Parts: sequence; C-alpha cells; structure tokens
Amino acid sequence: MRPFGRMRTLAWHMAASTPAPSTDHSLARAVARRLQDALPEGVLLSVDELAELLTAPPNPALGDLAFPCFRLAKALRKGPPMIAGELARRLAELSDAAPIAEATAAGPYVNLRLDLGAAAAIVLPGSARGERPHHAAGERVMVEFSQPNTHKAFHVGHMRNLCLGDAIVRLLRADGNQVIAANYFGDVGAHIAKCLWWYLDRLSDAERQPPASHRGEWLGQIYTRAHNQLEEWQEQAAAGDAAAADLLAAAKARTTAILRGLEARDPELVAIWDETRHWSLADFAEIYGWCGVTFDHLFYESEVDEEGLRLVEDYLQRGIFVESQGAIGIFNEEIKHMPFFLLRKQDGTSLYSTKDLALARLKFEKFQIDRSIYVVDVRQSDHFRHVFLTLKKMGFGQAERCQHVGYEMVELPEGPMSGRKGTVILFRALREAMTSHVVDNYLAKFRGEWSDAEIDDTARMVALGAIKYGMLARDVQQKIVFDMSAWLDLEGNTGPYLQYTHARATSILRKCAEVDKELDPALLEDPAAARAATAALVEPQERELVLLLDQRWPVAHQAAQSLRPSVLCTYLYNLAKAFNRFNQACPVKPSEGALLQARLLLVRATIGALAQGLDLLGIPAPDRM
RNA sequence: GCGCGCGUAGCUCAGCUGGAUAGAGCGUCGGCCUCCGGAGCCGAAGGUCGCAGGUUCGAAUCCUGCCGCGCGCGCCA
Repeated sequence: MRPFGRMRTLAWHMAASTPAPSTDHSLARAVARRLQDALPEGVLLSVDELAELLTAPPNPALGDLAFPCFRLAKALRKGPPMIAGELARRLAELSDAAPIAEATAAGPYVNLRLDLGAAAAIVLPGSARGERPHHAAGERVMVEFSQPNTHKAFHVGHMRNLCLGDAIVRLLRADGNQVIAANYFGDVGAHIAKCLWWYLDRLSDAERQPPASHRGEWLGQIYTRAHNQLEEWQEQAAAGDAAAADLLAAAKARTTAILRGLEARDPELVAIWDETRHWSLADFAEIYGWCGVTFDHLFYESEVDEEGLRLVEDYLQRGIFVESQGAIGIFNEEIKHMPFFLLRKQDGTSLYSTKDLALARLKFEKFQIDRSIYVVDVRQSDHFRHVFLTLKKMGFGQAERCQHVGYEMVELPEGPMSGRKGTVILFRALREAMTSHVVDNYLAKFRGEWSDAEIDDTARMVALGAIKYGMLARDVQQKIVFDMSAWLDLEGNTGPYLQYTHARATSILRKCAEVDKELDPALLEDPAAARAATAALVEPQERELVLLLDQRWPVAHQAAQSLRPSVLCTYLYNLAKAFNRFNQACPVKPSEGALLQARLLLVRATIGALAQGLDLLGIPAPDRM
C-alpha cells in the first residue's frame, strides 16, 4: 500500500551506515539527522519523519527551515515552547551541526538558519547532474486516459484529459512504478450509427468525398450535423410536428439497422465502419504526436463489446447479476441514491458499463496489473463507483486498487461547449492560434538568425507548453474556463514562463562559455570541491533558490501520490520565480573565482530541476526561445 | 428530492492529512535595461477566507446546519 515509505526507510538505513552527510542530496534529511542527534530521550522519530515535519518559516528573516514541536508535546508531556527551547539549546551544543548554522526557539518552533555554502553543496550537484531518486521495485499500474470517440472531433475539452493522463503516467514512472499508458477508443455505439447514417444516406456522392487531411475532423462535422438534426426533429415531434415525427422515426429505424448490421458483421457496413474509424484514429495519432504523448497499449470498445455481454450472461447465471424490467444489472446498495447499475439493455445489447467490465478483466488478467487508474471526467464518478463495486462482487480482488481520477470540465466563458450551438473549439484551432501567436509575437525576430525549422519546432514547444500548463496547473476539482485570448497571454503564471526561465538559464551558461567561464566538472562529482565553491554564496536570492531546489523530489512524489500534477506546477512556478529573482540580483558572467563557480553550479542545478519538472508534466524545455 | 463538488483580493486561482503576520497571476497605479535575453524584476493599492454554530491551546483547513453555484441521478457514453 505504501511502497514509498518502505523505500525511504531502506534508504535511511543505508545512509545511516555510511557517515557521509555531504553526499546526501536531501537538505531536509541532512538537517533531520542533526535534529535526531539533538532530540531529547524518549522521542522515537525517524530521520524521514523528522524531515517531513520540517517546514518553511512564514518569513525568511526568521530562518531557512522551521521545526514545529507540537508532535513532541504528548510524548514529553511538556509544552511545545519549552521543548523548542530545549531543542534549540541542544542543537547549539552539538559538536557538528552542519548544515545548521543557528537554531533559535520561537514559541513552539525551532527556527533553523543554515550554512548556505554547506546547504548548497548538499543540494546542487545532484540537481545539476539531473539525478533521479532511487526506488525499490514499484507497482505495475495502468493509467487509462484520452479515450476519444471515433467519428467525433477532438476538441479542447479532450485536451485536459490527455494532459492529465500523460502527466500522471510520467509522475508515477518517476516515482518508481512500472506504468502502462493505455488508451481506449470509443469506436462502437450510437454515435457511430448516427454518423454513418448521415454519411451514407444524406450526403451526395460528391459530398461523400473526404478531404485530403483531417478526415477525422470532417467525420466529426458529419456526426454533429446528424446529431443536431435528430435533436431538432425530436423537439419538433414533441411539439406536435407530425412530419418531423415521421422523419425521426425513419432515421431511428435506419440508425438501428446500421447498428444491427455492424453487430451482425455485415461485410459492407463493417468495411465502411473500419475505413471511417481509421480516419479518426489517424487524426488522433497525429494529435498525440504533436503533443508528445505516447501510449503503451490501445484498447478499443469494439474488442470488448462481445466479451462484455458474455460476462453479463455468465454472472447472471451465477446469480451475481439480476434481471430488472427486462434489462440486466446489479444492485449496489452501497450507492444509496441510485443503487441499480444497468449492464445490459432490454434489447440485449451492451452499454458502456458492459464493456468496462470486460475491459477491466482484460487489464487484470492479460496485463497483470496491481493498480488501475481511470482518468475520466467527474460526471462519471457514480459510474466508476458502480464499476469497481461490481468488479469486486464478481470476485476481482484488484477492484480494491481501481481508482477514478475525476476532473472537472473545460467550459467557455459563455458556458459549456455545445456541438449544437457550434461553440465547440476544436483542438486544432487552439493549436494553430497558439502556434502562430507565438511565432508572430515572440519568434519572428529570430527569422534569419535561426533556421525556419528551429523556429517551427520552438513554436510547437512553446504552444504545447502554454496549452499543457494551462490544462494542468488548475486543480482537477476546478472547472477550466477556456478563453482563447487569456490563453494566448503568455506572461505571468504560464507554461512559457517556465520554459522561458529554463531558456534564460541555459543562455547564461552559453554566454559564459563564450568567454571561457565554464563550470568545473569536479564540482558535480567531488563534494569537497563543491563545498569550497559554494562557500562564496551569500545572497538571499541564492539562499531562496537552494532551499527551493531541495524540494523538487518531495514535491514530485507528493504530486504522484495524490495524482495531482497541479502540485508540481505550483512548485515549478515558484522555482522559476526564485530563479528570476536570483537572475536579477546576482550576475553570473561578471563573477570570478569561487563565486562564479558556485553560481554556475546554481544555474545548472536550476536548469536540471526545471527540465526534469517540466518533463514530468510532459512539457518540453527549449534551450532558447 | 438524493448524491458529488465548488464558494479565499475587482477577475482567475494557490494554500485545505489543523499551526507563526492568508499568497500568486491578470487588471490598476508607480519604478527597473552602461550589466548574462523585458515572455523578466521591484514596489503600491486591494481580503469579515459564503453565513452561523461546534471541536481544539490553535480553524481558510476538521464536524454540523444553512445560503449560492455547478454536475450526476436504468436502457447515452
């Protein structure tokens, strides 16, 4: 259940038997070790527990780290302020307190001032090397995301799911898990029948010719027209329009016939279905490529459809499922407000739920996963509660480790996107607007200096950064209001701000190299060399940056554990801000000697942390932009 | 009606496994390029953390009730 805790205990034992604090890359743990040395008798807290208790004081003037003593109060039967006073005293008496320079009790807290040089030597080399934490073998986990329907267009709403799912995959991998990124295409169902009805019956031969590119999108338009027409007839019929009622009835008969034809494997219909379906899949593949998202496995609804029905029949025989009003389902009384979970329609055909059972079994048995994550919008919370409960009653123990990541919707300032009102913003429109905006406003000045290919590639990276960060920075519980003009504003808390900071930092190293000021590689490998150089760091901006850099992996771990990429977004934004403050206050290139080396190391460490952090979000980090 | 979620600065949001003086972006106003890239930096103004109780040494954070908004609620996906 908590593999990470086990890993960290292990790491602690190893570190404890190897007295080399300068090679320990976590500042918090280096400090925690000193705290443990100074702790009064009778307190049983591990280095890791102590490290986790450390927080930042509200005001940097108070100290670099703060240790709250509330947790010790019960064990010691004393008030936190008294404990803080004692602890501060004992820390001052330690023969070697490094990297702690000063400990002062302030009410229930012990505020710790660190030796900046010592702290920097602990934190920076690992970050500059791009080091990743070691992990014990993690779990085998599948993350299912994206799941677009074929025959429909891919719009900005789909983007949130894609960005979230991809980031979760990356975070879980970095956290030591073996992750299978899975997609699940909706290539069967009523929407297909509606689309094919219009395509086959309502288009002239000339109109039926698909365009050379974006055929999936073209198909999506056909679907929308069909859908809207049916809705219109429905309303007119409800209002008493007999002609509309006839048209509606005829259309419904036709879509039902198409559906039945497909189920019966009518060769002609299947051929059309397969051809059109591939138009959509090709569009999706192109989008995933542009976004830098890859999948390890692709599922299709069409492959679990029949199996789902077999499962329903099987579990009906076993008495797990029941018949109700001619349909089949299961009563999950745990969900009081809607206990019945429908699994097979009266007409004997399958539903979304039917297929989810078969899909889950496939995941469990063929892919042998320990844990299963579904990234699907929050409206389907009840559905997944039912799915997981049902799987458990079917005897799948893995149901305990199934998890729905429900995220809120992407809406427009005017309200939800509506295909009917024609207010859907296609992903391609966003991508193109963003890309040309980036070129026109920021990259045009490099025309001639940079190759056209580099400009195009950079524009893609920045546009992608803006879109992905916009989708990820907001908590999953919050709705995203998509306003194109606001999204095109790339200043402030945005993806391009992070990318820009990375590019600026990289540029500093480039400019320094031009005047033969380069980082001595020994600083990355030799703790003593690093320590000698970092002693030159004294500025508050340098201090802030070092302290923040120490947080990179704990934050990534927290984001992974809570399946919330937004946590990492917030951290990276604060890191970038700290770097820009440093950059404003502390010139690197004009520096000399130890200070130059220490600042080069600090810049390299920031580049490492930003590049890795952005990578965990699936955002590229250009070297210049 | 029942269920889930949201409500923090003019707007959009962090902070929510309880802890020190509630933070940021945008917008407004005012500053900063002799210096490594102004997609940047600094400053100012701006808040009864929806309301009312409760738990606690301590509540934006936990509990209860209410108000407002959104979403979901058997034969769609």
